[in-house]
This record gives sequence, structure tokens and C-alpha cells, in this order.
Amino acid sequence: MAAPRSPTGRRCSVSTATSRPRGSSPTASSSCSGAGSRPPERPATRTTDAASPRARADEPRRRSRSAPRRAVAPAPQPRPAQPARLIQWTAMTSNEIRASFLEYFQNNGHRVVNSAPLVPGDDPTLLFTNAGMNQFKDLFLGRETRDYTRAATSQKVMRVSGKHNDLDNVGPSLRHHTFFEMLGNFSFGDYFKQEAIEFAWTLLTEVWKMPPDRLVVSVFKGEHGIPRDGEAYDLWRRFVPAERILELGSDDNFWQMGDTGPCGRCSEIYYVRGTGTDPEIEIWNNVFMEFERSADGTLSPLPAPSIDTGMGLERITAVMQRKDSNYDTDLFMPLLQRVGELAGLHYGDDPQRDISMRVVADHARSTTFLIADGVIPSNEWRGYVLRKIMRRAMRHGKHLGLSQPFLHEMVAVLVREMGEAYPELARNREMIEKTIVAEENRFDAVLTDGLPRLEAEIALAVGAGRGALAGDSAFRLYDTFGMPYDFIEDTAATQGIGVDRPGFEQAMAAQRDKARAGSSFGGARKDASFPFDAALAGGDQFVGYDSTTAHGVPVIGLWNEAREPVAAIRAGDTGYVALGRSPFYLESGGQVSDTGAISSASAAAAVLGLSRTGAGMPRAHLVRVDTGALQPGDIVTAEVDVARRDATRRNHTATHLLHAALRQVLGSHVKQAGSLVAPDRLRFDFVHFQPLTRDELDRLETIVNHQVLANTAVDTSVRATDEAIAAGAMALFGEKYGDTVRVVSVPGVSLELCGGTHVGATGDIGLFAIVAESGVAAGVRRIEALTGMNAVAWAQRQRAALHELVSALHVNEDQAAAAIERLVAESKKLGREVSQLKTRLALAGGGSGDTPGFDVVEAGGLKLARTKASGLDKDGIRSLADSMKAAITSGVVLVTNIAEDGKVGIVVAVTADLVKTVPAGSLVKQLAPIVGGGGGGRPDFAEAGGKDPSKIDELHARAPDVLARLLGH
RNA sequence: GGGCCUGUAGCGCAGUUGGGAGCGCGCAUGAAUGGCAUUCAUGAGGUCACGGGUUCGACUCCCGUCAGGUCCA
Repeated sequence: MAAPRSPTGRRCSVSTATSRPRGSSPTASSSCSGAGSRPPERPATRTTDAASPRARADEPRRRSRSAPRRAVAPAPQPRPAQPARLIQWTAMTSNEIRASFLEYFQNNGHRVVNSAPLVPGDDPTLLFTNAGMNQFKDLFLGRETRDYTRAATSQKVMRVSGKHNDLDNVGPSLRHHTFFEMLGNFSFGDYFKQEAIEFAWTLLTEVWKMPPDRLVVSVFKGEHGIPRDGEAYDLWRRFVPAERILELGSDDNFWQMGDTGPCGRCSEIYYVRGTGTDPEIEIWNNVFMEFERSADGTLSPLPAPSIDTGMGLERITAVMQRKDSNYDTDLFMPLLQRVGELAGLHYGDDPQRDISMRVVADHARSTTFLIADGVIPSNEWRGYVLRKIMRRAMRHGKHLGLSQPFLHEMVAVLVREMGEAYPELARNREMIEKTIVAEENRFDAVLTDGLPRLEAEIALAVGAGRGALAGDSAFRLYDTFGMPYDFIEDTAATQGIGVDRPGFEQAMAAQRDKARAGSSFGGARKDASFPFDAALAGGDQFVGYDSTTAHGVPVIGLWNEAREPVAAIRAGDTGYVALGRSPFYLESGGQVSDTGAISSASAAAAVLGLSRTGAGMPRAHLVRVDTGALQPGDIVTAEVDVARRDATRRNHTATHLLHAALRQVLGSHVKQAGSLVAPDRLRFDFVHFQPLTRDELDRLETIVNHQVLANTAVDTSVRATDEAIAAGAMALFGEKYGDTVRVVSVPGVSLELCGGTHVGATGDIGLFAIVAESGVAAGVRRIEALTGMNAVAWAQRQRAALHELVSALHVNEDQAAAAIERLVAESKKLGREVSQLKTRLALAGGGSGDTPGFDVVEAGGLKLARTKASGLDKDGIRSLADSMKAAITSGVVLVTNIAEDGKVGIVVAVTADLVKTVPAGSLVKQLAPIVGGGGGGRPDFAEAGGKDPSKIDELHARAPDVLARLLGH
């Protein structure tokens, strides 16, 4: 993609600087612009490189990678002259650079498009937006058209996964970030190489006044059968002398979106600062998209060649502000200062602490922007990546001595510094801060919970005399209990031992393989996509806001169930239909699709649902044809199921009222996190950090019903997006809005950007009832509610249930709960009494004929007390046995019981003085088989069970012999 | 999506070959006491997350579900 690549391969070793020729960069100690790697036989006096870039372009790859630093020796300049000229270009602030970039391209006919959210709404395979062109993908592919062909953006971008994963570099590195802003200009079949190169050069040298002789460019040298980009070379030659045009291979100067699809050669621009850790630095990549690669690898020209460029704001700001490190720019210094304040430190004083401060600064940006786009820290997918970033920041905060929650303090700085360019920060500030605090506390809890386990493991290792904590122990603490590795290591170090890192890594690799194997393409992708059809690229017209029926509508496309184009769908078949106009709502913003019917003079079909086909393409109606056949060109009537639609409208407007009520009752951190608007119910997920109380739910219900009674007319209008948001309209997370949006308002109550269908006035909603509140994920709650007749039916069901209850209890409604409590308490008490009485009866030998007290016989010289009981529960048998034990003072007790279910229970108890001679368990094990069971227990008390009550007499009869034999008699 | 851990009294937790469900704090009642986190006695409070299974018997073993934690993707 058009990203400035991290030129890690271009680092120069300081030691080579000694052979630096005169006339090259004057900063000796760390310069990489010297010709240190130049073969010694090259004439050292040449100030422009002896080998022309073109000649070197044929050298092996490794050589050409290092080419920039050799080719970029600036024109010979007496030492004093350089600073003087550098002063000419002004040091703009980052905000000015961003604004100036967009303004420049706007003045050159580009539409300035807002940054897409970091969460790609329409690409579930992409974790986060990772390039400026993401939101334009369909335009490049020709699958979508918009009312502009030139665009410029400052795009929020994350690099934390996949092949661009900078997470671990952040901190030690001076130029890696997890979050950054990508400035880019784009042409969709409009201008091509010539203009792109002119724009880039003019912006850099004339608008921003960068010294031209510090700029070096590269073009594609020709490789793998793809010809050299001579055109770009010639275009650059108009501005740049040949010795500062490099020709590089496909790793640097060929770009492709994937294995197939649009691709093209590209051209990079480098700035030579000659000092610092990155003496020369790639600042801008211009991709010339002109080929399409097919599956067999061949390239064919694209009908409309396009431009995609990318320039990292952090890097260009560092260059413009003449800093060696991105972190020294005004994008990061305010954050670093704030961390310093909180920790009582100063950035730059201590290299080790500087690393931690950079981590906190960088991660605070990612965290804030991700949460502002609707990501909530959690244990899976996007939320997990966010949590990882946050916890890494927190660990580094600890290294800086910050023991209290601190990360949320960074939000204020970002709102202040970047709030103008990204209004979503200020809009969601409270929610962001609360989310961060919640996560900081949670992480504390995890560490506190795990610490005892960790200490136990360490003590074990120390006790065993090992010098290190075993890798698998450490991994278990990490994997299962969330102990960060460095935390484990630090804690172990306090006890003077280390951690077996290789063992840890090995366990980690095993776990990774397992996860990967498990998740590999489980069900493939079942829902095939619709084939792109240029003839349908105009899309269709949605007329469903104004009516639910459309007459005289042409059929413009047909597909079968497998989504392949067909010439007709016949009676009995199911397939998809595209119409020129449609009143059918296609699922969006949580609202489900309509159902209904399509009919023509000769055919009738039921519409079962709708599917999206592609950006700019018409909706597909899933139909089952009942009579006749549908064919292209048929003129049909499309009719939405009105009752279903009306029920859905009630729920949708009620959802907006609920959203507004939630913010009123709980606070403005409440933010929609998901929504389902169906005809039979509504479900609303939102950011909130604790369960709602009964009282809160009641208040919500009351407020919404008040709004219903007010019967306010619902207003919908189409407005400019910026204006609507400025007016305070609630925008959704992760939604990509166009320049204009539909705004739905209940005046004075609710204002939301929404494409859904709504009632005419709030009174149409009827009764509103909340039926459930639950948790979805940490920090997200869910409310389910009903409206209209669904709510009435629900209320009636509730009343019926209550009615059954009170009629069974023979009390008034308001006494029902008390009555039940009383009954439960009474039944418990009675149960207890009954069981006690049964035991006493059994012991006293009275009452029911089966419980004749107990007799005592002698067996093997010991007293054996026996009794047969019935109907006792476990506790009863036990206390009976205890009583008997007490009665005989020394001896063995045998109790049998026939339970209510007919099973036999046996208890053998032995007085304390005999437990050594007669283990109760041994005796019961021998007796139980007589009644068809088994058993066991402790020496003083054993239990067994059996199935055959008819053998109880036999058991009692044989017991003395068994006991005697056990005693060896 | 794939692992691992956890779910026991209002709260925090223990419960090892499957055989009487416990501890601390809190709560109630009674008594003693001039302090520092008073002391003593008595008591109430449990569908051992839920549902199946194995077993004479399951908090304990097996399977599934749900919830929370955590790691990997």
C-alpha cells in the first residue's frame, strides 16, 4: 500500500562514516549520507555519485536497498551555507501541515473526504483501517462511482496486526507508531503520473518550501517481466537531476493490493536530513495504479489508471519541524509532557524511562482514537487488540512509577491538541475517559488476583533451588491469569531468580499453532457474493420512505439462489431480483429488511428478505415465485408488508427515544454499541459500566412513554454531514457517512443520523415496555423492549401470570410476595420439624410399625445396635445413628432405612474408642451387597445404599456374623 | 473462531482417593465493657451457576449450557 515504509534497512553504521568523502553531509558522527559502503576504488572526490542511479539499479537487491544514502549526497555546499538555507522553510505545526495538505489538494480540484473510522465497517476481514485507500477500495476496483474523481484525506490508521505490526517496536523506536495519520491524495481514473508528480513536487518545494536538493526520488527499475517506469523517470527529470533519481526493484517500487487485482509501479520521495538515526527518510509514496493482475499472474492494463498516495503525518512533521524523532514533534510532546508531569519526570533525562514515556504517549493515541470509533476493550478480536495496547501502556506507566490510574489523563491532551481535526474525540470524551478508567481498574484487579499464584510459583522455584521460573509455569500465569511477562520477570527478580524465556516462548508458539489450526477456515464462506455487473452499477432508487407500494417498476436483474445471473425465476423457484425502484428497506442501522410481495401481469412472488449486492449496486430481493415467472424487463408492482413495516417503524423510533432517555438518566457516556430493530422487538446495546437498577429502568420507561404521550411529530431531513453533527446529531460508531446524511429528529428530544424508517409522530408507538436488561461484554449493557400491540400483549401475559398466582394464593396482588415468602419459610420449618420428628419416632420405637426402636446384640465381644427405619432422609438416619451411638457408649451402630423412593439406605457408625478395631467403612462394604448396593466411608461413619428392601431382614440377621468375622472371631 | 482458569452463605474464600457444606467479615439476639478495628455466647442465612449422565450415593467424576476472567487468531 501507499505507506511510507519503515526504512529499517537503511540504517547506516557510524563506523563507516570515517571514509566519508568531502562535500557530503557535514555531520560526521552519525551521518549515513557518506559513502562508507562505497568500494574504496571509487574516486572519493566525486561529489555527485560516480555510479549513476540507473547503473546501480541493476545491482543486486541488497546494494540497491542501500542506494539512497549513496546517491543522496547533496550538492556540494560550503558548510555555513546549509543552515542558512534550511531556515527558509517554515516550521509549521502538525495541525497546519495537515490542513495545508488538504487545502492544497482541495485547491487542485480534490474533494476533501473525512477520515474513515478505524473500524472498517464493510470489511470484516480487516482488523483495522491500515491505509488511506481502504475506504476507496471499491472505487479503484470500478465497482462504485461517486460524484468526485479526485480526493484527499487525512486518514486515521492503525498498524498493529498482520504484516504491518509495529506494536513491539513502539517505545524503543523513534519512528514507529501503532496509530498514525496518513495524508493522501487520490485519483480515480482522473489524473495520472504527470499530475501526481507535479502535485507532490509543488507541494513539497513550493508550498512547504522544502529545499529541492534534499529530496531524492525513486522509480521502478523493471523486474520480473514488468517494464521499467521510464515515464515516471522522465517526469521526475523535469524537477530532479538524474543523480537523485534512484531506480529500485519491486520490493520498493511495485505495489499490489493482493495476489490479484489492481496494482502498479510506484515512486517514493525521500528527504535527506543527513543527521540522526534516520539520515534519509522516505516521506511519500505515490502509487500509479495501472494494471490488473489476473489469477494466472498476467498483467493487463486498467481501463482507468488511478493514483493512490500516502505520506505519514508524523514523519513529515518531524522533517518539517527539523526533529530527528517523530516523538519530538508537537504531535507527541504535549503527551510526553503530561506523562512527565504525572510521573514527576522529564522526557529526555533517562533513555530507559524515555522508552516507557514514548509507549504511553503512542498507546494513549491509539486507545483514545479506537474508543472514539466504538472499540471497547474486551477479550476478543478488535477489543482484545485495544486491551493489549492499553495494558502495555499501563505496564510502562508502572515503570515510570505511576501506581494510580493515569492513562485516562491523556484524553484531555488529545482533545485539546487534535480535537479540531477529529471532532469525535471531544464528542465522546466522557465515554472514552470512563472506558479507560474502567480498564485500568480491571487490569489492577487482574494483577492483584494473580499475584499470590505468581508468588507461590516463585517460592516453589526458589525452594527447589532453581535459578529460574519454569517456562511453562510462567506461560500458565500469562495465558490463564493474564500476568504480563515483564511483570512475571520483575516479580521473580525481586526473589533473585529469572524466568526461562525460551520455555515461555515455546509454550506460546504451541498455543498459537493450536489457535491457528482451530480457526482455519471452519465453514469456508457460504454466502457467495453477487457477481459485479457494470450494467447495474447505477443502483436502484429507494422509494420506501414515502410509500410502501411502487407500481410500474422494471425488473433489471435476476439471480438464482447461488447468486448466479439467470434469465428467469419460475414458479416454485427461489432467487434474487433487482428492481429499478423499490419500497423495500434493506437491513441497515440495525433495522431488519422488509418482506412483502412482487407481482406482474403474469407472475406473483413473495419477498422473503433482501441482500446487499455491492456498493453502488441495486438491492437484491430474495423471492419465492408462486405463479408465472419473473424475467428481465417485466413491469411489476412491489408491495411491502405494511403491518410488519409499521411495527418495525414503531420500534425504530422507540429506539431513538430510548437512546435519548438513557443519556438523560445515565449520562452522556452512553453511546450506542449495537442495535436490532425488528417488527416484534427492539434490542439496544450501549456503553455503560454497571447493570441498570430497577429504578433506572422504570425511569427510562416513564420518560419514553411521556414522549409517546406528547405525540411529537417526527421530522426527517437530509443535511450536510458536518452541519448535522455540529448541530449535535448522534452519529454511530464505525459508520462511514457521506457528505450528506439523513437526520431523524424528535424535536427537543432526539437528533440522530439514521437511514431507517420511522413513525409520523411519537404517539404512533403506543405502549413502550422494557422487558429485559443484561450484559453483553464488559462495559456494554443491553436493553430489550417492546412497543405497540407487542407491548400490550406482553403486559397482558404478565397480568395473567400474576392473576394465576394470586388466585392460587387467595390473597390480594400487593400481598402476593409476602404470602409466598411466608409459605416458603413455613414449608422449610415444617420440613425440618417433620424430619426431626421422624428421627425421634424411630429412636423411641413408637409410631409407625416399621420403626421398632433398636435392639442391641453382642457380636465378637462388642455391642451391635441395630434398627430398621423408613421414610427418613439422610440427616435423619445420621442423627438416629448418632443418638444410638450415644446410647450404647461403646460399640457399633447399624441403621437401615427405606427411603420414600424404595431404595435402601445403610449407615454404620462406630464409637470413637473402636475406630481402630472396626473401621465402619469395611463393615458397610460387606453388608451393602446383601441389598444389592455398595458403599464406603470414614472409619467412624460409613454410608451405603442398596436397591432391594426385601433383603433388609437378611442384612440385619447376618450383621453380627459379619462383624464377628471382621474382628477375627 | 480455538485453548486454559473460575462459578460454594450478603461479601471474600476453603473444601485431595465420591460418603455428615465449612472459615473470615458482615447480619440478628443476649451478656460483659470508659479508648486502640472491644470481648464473649447464641442464632439466622446455601437450588454448592444451570441441565444431563455415571453411582447405592455427586460440591467432588464425565458430557453439555450459561456467566466471568485470561491467552492466541
